[in-house]
Amino acid sequence: MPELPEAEAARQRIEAGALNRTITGVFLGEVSHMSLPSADELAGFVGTQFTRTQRHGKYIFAGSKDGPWLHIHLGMAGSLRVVDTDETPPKYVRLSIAFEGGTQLLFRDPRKFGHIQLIEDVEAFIDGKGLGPDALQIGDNAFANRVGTTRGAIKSALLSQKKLAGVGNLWADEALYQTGIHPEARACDLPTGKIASLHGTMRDILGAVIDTGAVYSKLPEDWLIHNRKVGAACARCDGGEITVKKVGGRSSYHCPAHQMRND
DNA sequence: TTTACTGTTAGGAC
DNA sequence: TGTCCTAACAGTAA
Repeated sequence: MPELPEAEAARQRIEAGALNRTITGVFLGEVSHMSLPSADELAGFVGTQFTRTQRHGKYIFAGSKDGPWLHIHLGMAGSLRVVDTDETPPKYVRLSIAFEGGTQLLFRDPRKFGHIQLIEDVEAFIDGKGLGPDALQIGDNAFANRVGTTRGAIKSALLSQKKLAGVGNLWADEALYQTGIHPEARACDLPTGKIASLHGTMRDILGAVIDTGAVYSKLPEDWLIHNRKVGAACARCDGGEITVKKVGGRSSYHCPAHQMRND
């Protein structure tokens, strides 16, 4: 369920279990219709080590010291794990990278929306994609200028990776829910104080999810994530009921009782 | 059997 | 030119 916190948790797993270990083999699974490097290209990593990682928004990078970077995007359903080589692999593993010492990094992606690419330069890649600042790094002014000035729905602004990188449907809904803003509210009409508190809430949410390793059951009970279905009782106000509405083409779960519109 | 889904992107409308 | 919306991508689960 990959947005920024899931990507960051995955990056940390690479950092903890796959860094500075010699790569002994790279294996592709069933990858029809997927955008991945060829087996020959990936074979270039054998004998080398990943020595550093980076993340920008939902984009993960693992690099060898002087060689190319492996860029991984988890798509809609991808995940990364480090497991022992003798462990039975789960279904839908698209790429596995084996390391000296008996561990391997697995890229699992049932829906095949993820992709992997070899790149030379992370900054150039981010520029080329036109990604905005990382949602955890963006400053108050930049957030206000990029998100708070949008003429469309605030929900759509949060989802735009060009305005800020890393927020997806799930955590956009959570941030608006906890800040008390209706997903359809026009961003540029929101008071500056509301934009500032949205920024703070969003940062807190992303940080808290990362702290759990993106294990949702460890998140506080009054978060929307635990009541994300139509008709559920709102945990933040008396008598509120969760409803869903398409905003910018995405299902937007919210509580109309405490999430205010501004038009 | 039908429908929806947490992401990205190309193409079209305004 | 900029901004926004929709459809499409592939596979699974409800």
